[in-house]
Amino acid sequence: MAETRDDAPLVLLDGMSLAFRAFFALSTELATSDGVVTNALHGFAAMLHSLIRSQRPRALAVAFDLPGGTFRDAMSEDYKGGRAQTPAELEPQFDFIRSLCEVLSIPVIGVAGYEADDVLATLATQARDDQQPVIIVTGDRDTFQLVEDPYVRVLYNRRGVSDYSLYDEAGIVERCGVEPARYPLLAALRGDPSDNLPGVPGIGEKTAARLLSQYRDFDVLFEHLDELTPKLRENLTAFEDRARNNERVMLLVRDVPLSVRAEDLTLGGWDRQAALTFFERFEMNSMRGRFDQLMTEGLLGVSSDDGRTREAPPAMTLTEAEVATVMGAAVLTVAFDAERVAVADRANARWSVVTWDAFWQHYRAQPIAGHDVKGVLRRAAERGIRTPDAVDDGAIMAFLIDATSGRYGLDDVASRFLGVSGRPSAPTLFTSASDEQLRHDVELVGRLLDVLRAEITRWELGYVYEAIELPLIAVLARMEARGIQVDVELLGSIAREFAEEAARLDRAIQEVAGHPFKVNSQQQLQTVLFDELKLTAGRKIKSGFSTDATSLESIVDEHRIVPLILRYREVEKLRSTYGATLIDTVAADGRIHATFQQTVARTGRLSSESPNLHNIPVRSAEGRRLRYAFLPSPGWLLAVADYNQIELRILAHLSQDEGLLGAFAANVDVHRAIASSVFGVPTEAVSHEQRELAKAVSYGLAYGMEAFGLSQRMGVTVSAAREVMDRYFASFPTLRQYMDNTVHEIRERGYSRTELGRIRPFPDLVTATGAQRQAAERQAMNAGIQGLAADVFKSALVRLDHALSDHLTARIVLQVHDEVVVEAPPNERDEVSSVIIDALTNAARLSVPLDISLHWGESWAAAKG
DNA sequence: ACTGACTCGTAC
DNA sequence: GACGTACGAGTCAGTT
Repeated sequence: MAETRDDAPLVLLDGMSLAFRAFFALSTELATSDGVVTNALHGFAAMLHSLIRSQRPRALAVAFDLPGGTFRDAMSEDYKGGRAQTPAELEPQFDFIRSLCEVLSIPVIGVAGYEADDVLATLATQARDDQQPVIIVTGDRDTFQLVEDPYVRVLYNRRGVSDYSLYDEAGIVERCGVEPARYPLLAALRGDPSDNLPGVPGIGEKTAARLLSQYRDFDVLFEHLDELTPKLRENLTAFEDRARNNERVMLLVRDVPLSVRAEDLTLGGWDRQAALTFFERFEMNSMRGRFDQLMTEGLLGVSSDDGRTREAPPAMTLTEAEVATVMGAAVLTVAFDAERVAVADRANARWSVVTWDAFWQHYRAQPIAGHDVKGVLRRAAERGIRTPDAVDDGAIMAFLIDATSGRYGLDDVASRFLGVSGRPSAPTLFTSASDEQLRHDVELVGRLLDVLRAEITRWELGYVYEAIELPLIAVLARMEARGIQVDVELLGSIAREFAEEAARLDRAIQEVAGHPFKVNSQQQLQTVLFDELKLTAGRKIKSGFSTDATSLESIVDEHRIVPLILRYREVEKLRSTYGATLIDTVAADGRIHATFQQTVARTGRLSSESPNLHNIPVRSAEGRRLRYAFLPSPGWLLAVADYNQIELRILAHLSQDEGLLGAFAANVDVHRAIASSVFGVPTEAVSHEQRELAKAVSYGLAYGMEAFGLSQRMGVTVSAAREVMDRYFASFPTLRQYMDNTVHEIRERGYSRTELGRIRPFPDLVTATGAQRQAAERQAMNAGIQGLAADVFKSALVRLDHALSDHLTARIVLQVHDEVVVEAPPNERDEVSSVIIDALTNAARLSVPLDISLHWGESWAAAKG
């Protein structure tokens, strides 16, 4: 909550003039997707936001003109008459701006018969009388007359939405040549084009200022006309009435009858949901976030919610004993942000909001339920607390129910399953929320878990949820907390080499091209290769022609620049993704603690982020060097275990194709055995090429690869590839049947289901056509295979973690889809080996054996077999 | 300055 | 159009 400072100003906005400024500053192409122009609204919101940020007002108010005339109409025939009519696209936006103010609980004040400026003058005068600071924000100079040290200043919008000058008295004098109180005289003489107020002919800004500095006011001036040049004297004489009338018009009214007084203006009382909905309605996503932040930080005062429920006892005043009672529950339901955690018992009968410190002080390693609880378990692990398995996780349940939705935040899931539009972005471990919100959330989480549990049962997801995903949460939390040791020095020296070579190649490429350009820019590279050097363009992409490695390889002999670029790409990839950026992820303890996401990959695989440890290079020797920098804890060793051909084995298991099953039954070279069947030659007569082709088809099968893809991959003609695939399917006839049946079943049912029960919706199999439909068919084909592999591997992780924890100090430090890395002290080596083999082998019972490779080493690279 | 689309490349 | 699942770097255009 922002402190209320004595010197925090009352900020008064001239809604009318700022709306015009915003309108002309921004393009009318700024509109919602259904075509409602919102440029002025955007601009006004941006102004408002930056004002609140920079001025931290005590209170805000916006003055607007009301329709209908004002008292000035009678005084000046053409007053404001020359103004171009309000643009049609601006007119409706006045109401939008009013609504914006309304949802933020910023008073909009307009009084019939007066102008917005008069309202500003009245409020500013009241504040001045109370010796309170005021800032008037406007794009109209009329309010210059209100400036009065030290209380009243004007923040004048010069142009655009962010170009302002803040004027005090000296500032006005400097700008206009006259002090604020006499500004109306100045404007009266020179006239005011924006009000369509003609001045005295021959008198402009400069002359008006000079006259006023010489003669105090109009009375003095008109008494001394004889001292002036003849022309000036003549004009002033002729237009004295106009000047004096102008002065009255320009003079703002400081006692407009208002329903509020300046001192009563305060911030706050908004409804966050209404405000966020407003921004959503106008598709102002960025503004939505910014104002959300303002509300969170208290810069807009407190919400109406907070006001309503303030009588509830503040959480932190709960006595130690009360906290202990809540924290003593058998199962803790939690909702949390960066600073605090709301805790409730499972029935939501008792709850409390405590700091994380207090939480850990009282936590007795109870099982936890909540929404995305891995972070909590990870924190526990970081403190050396071994938590039991999570008992419920709403995010994971929602993911299991629909792995394709992509959004599993508390608000997303609550709105999907409870129809509750809760706070649009729920707090996380890295953001802040109020006690109120946390209390609300923990109650919401509790209700949500009940609903989701029922859905889990309804969709028969109980096994995959309880036997795999729930226990996995704590396993991943422990892995993340432990992290993996890194040799930062080594990583640094490798990164430097990459950077140096990349820089050399970059220079060389530009030299060969004959001019400087960004080699990293696909667009610019296209121009160089295909326009300037006239090389053969290959595959079309959205913006011209592809420059990917495949395309470049086909023209590698056309020009010496091509191999340079290929090499540059390779090294630049290593530099940018795996060089300094990877080093930046090393924590203070010398280890990398990635986050493993359980609710991302729609097949059920895990994903790794910050950093992604799932794509550390291994295939090229050069990239593999990085893996020498991934180490065990000092004095320990690393074991790397991975499943051999797990997806192909799963395909054999699922299809029950006798030939495929047979290939795995004998513990031999699987690809050779398959090639032998495909090409009809004895195993010992299989050529290298035949083995490679068979292997490529085997791997491609799970992805729904076709002849074209195989031909591309293997560098053979499409017809040759087709023949290989035909032979393959002829050798394993049940396989084709299985694949066709699978897609058919998924289409009928609407979703795929792995053998362990994981589901994934496939609406596109019915609705889509053409390429999109074919893509859906490949995905459907892949879902059961990759999904089951993921299920099996996750089960293995859980088994392994539990088996190791039992009586060994060895711990899992990393997993990569079908590979697990364990660190262990040397004396545990043999036992760990057998525990790993046992856990992975027995993770599932398939029709073919699961085959595991295991190697030990001093680094990830050295242990890789 | 930030955001999202696009392209590219790495892993399994 | 053509091989599934990810994460992330860099460029660029559009928005603020």
